[in-house]
Amino acid sequence: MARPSRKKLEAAPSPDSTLGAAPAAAVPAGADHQRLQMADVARLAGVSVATVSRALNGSTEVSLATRERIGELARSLNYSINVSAKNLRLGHNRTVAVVIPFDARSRQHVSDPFFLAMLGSLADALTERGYDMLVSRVDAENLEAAAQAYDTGMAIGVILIGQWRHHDHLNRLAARRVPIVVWGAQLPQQLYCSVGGDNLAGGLAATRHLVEQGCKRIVFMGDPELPEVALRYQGYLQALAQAGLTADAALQLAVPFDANQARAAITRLVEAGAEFDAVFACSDVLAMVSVQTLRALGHSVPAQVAVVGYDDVEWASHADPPLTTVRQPIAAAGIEIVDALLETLGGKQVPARTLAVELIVRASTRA
Amino acid sequence: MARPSRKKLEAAPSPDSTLGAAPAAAVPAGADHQRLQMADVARLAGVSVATVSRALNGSTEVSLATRERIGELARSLNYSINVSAKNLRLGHNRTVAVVIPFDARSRQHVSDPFFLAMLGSLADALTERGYDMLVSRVDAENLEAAAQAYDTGMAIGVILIGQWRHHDHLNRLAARRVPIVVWGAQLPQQLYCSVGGDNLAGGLAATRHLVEQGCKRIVFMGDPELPEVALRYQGYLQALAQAGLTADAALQLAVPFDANQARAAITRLVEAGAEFDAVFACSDVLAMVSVQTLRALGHSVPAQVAVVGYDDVEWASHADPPLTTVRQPIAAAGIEIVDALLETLGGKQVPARTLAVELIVRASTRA
DNA sequence: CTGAAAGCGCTAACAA
DNA sequence: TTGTTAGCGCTTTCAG
Repeated sequence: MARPSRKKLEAAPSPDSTLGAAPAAAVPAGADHQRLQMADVARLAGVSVATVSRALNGSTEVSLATRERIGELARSLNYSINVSAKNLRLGHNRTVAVVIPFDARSRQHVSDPFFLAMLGSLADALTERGYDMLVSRVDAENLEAAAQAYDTGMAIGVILIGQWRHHDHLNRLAARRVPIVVWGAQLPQQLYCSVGGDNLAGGLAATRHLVEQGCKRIVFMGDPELPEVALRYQGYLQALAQAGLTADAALQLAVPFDANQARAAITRLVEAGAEFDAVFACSDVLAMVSVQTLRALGHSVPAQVAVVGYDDVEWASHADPPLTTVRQPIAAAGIEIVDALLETLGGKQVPARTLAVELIVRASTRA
Repeated sequence: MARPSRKKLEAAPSPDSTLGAAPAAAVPAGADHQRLQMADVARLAGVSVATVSRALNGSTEVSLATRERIGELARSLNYSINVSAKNLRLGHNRTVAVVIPFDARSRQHVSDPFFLAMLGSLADALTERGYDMLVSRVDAENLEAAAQAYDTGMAIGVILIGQWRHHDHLNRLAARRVPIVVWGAQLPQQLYCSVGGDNLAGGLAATRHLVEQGCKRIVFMGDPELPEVALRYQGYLQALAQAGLTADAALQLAVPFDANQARAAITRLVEAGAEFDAVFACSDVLAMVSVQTLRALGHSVPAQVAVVGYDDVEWASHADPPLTTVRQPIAAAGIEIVDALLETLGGKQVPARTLAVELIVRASTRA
């Protein structure tokens, strides 16, 4: 036997108890706090653990009478079954790992409202389906670490919020057969399942809307190194081309999802004397910072500069001005992601899904 | 023996394999995907599992040579130890449950930016200390359910974000000796450990600041049924009293943390012809909605009405106007909460902690 | 209908 | 230094 298991029930005086005059110091109480287990319930009920197990699992093999008796006893004792032991025995598990990449470089970490909203949405979807959610963070430069919870058997699958730059890491995980679903863009030669908004359509819709408002020199703000942003940028370019406008490289602001860098970039642009009449920002935070910075620099929004955001996070409609933005279907996304993961776990090869996005027009673009 | 364990290594033809012409349908592949285990590594290394266990745990009992050999073998096989089994054996566990109350009534759920930021902060603090974070949601009317993860042995302790109305539920949990730390106010006869901002000081500082700006009729917006809000309200009353002002019941807007209800309340107030020159809102979202609603109704902010928020969530400084607000130390809070829980687990009786808050003055109150 | 016993994947006495 | 073995808390086959 390994560690000193708590004494079962023989009332034989344990050697320790003979120490008598032990200091009255508070019992260490151990983290354990004498957790009740099935054997205790069994003893109290005068049956075997097997019977308790069956009763608690509602097996019809055990008579209704004892089943009820045991159920009530367990309840009155406040007993609940040890899930880890059960899982170990059963060889399964209902925990899903949700991983948030932490990017030291661009500093978009867990404080970004979109990511957090996504987390909430996933929590809802998983809870509803009876799964537990284990949340962790990994360095965005080393996404393979996302599989840790899976590798250690803690979780049966992984949901990654954002694919970042390392498509290849994700493919490697998929090649290793880690059940994984990624929120992000669908990329060529993708081995894993991704679920994401329609970024091309989003970029297109936002830019078209600005063009329709008469804007001709539209700033694009976002880091095109990220696949999702790159697609929005494609949409932006297409919309410009369709309108017969040419994209001016000076108006491409390759800023990450960071408020300070966005503010600096806009300020630089204005101070450089660039002319522009609209900003298409790749997140609502970036859009909001743009509005504020522009106003502080004496440009009126939307009269002189129209601003469109992305995501439609909760406060976008409460901002001043209420933000025109591309709504990502966050609640639906959580459900889609979880369902995709569940199918993956079922052994299926799940195709990538692209969710429709919707342009929500508000005051930030209405002159 | 219970379920058909995967065949070990005897190459004896299994009875199934004699079925020969079985349908070539894709193998179910099971969710299991033939996970590698310690016995496999042991066999491949030509040693016993005990040795592998010791080697992988860096025991000096095993010779450096074999330790390294086994380590490399394990790495090359991409083996990682099954944490659940290990925990079961060791009788411990490094998972902490973080519970977010879901309030169907006031609708402040996981989408509230403050709660989500808190979640991020806790993720940081827990990760840093080597703990895993299990996130779940419970009905705010039944906070006792928060202990589920603990009761089932999934988690060693519980962190609850927000105490809501049911102080008594929490006391009951503490009485049951569930290790729990709650983000919220310190209440009389509190059996559990709470960590929270200094709500009284926050309410005081915000209101004083408004008074100093010359405001005399200050709206208070928040649901005083929540202990934290009640304390802010006390601060508000004290500040008014100190300034020789009297609180007007008509200016107390008992709205929950919900944007729509806030908007409705402000609108009603204005339409009722109430006179006021400031709003002290109990969250930044409420403050932002107030600004927007007031402006839409033709009141200028801050010229006619000054607005103070609460929390200082990330975008508060990027709003237009940048929000004067009471900053809650979110990052520090995560650390304090986790440390308090860890001490509780250590068997200590941990006193409640109150964290200093700071008034951040920005343009929303500068005329 | 119920109990005895084996074993999920791992660790740690104890023995060699 | 290494292997043997018991057992963490549970489920389930098999025998009564």
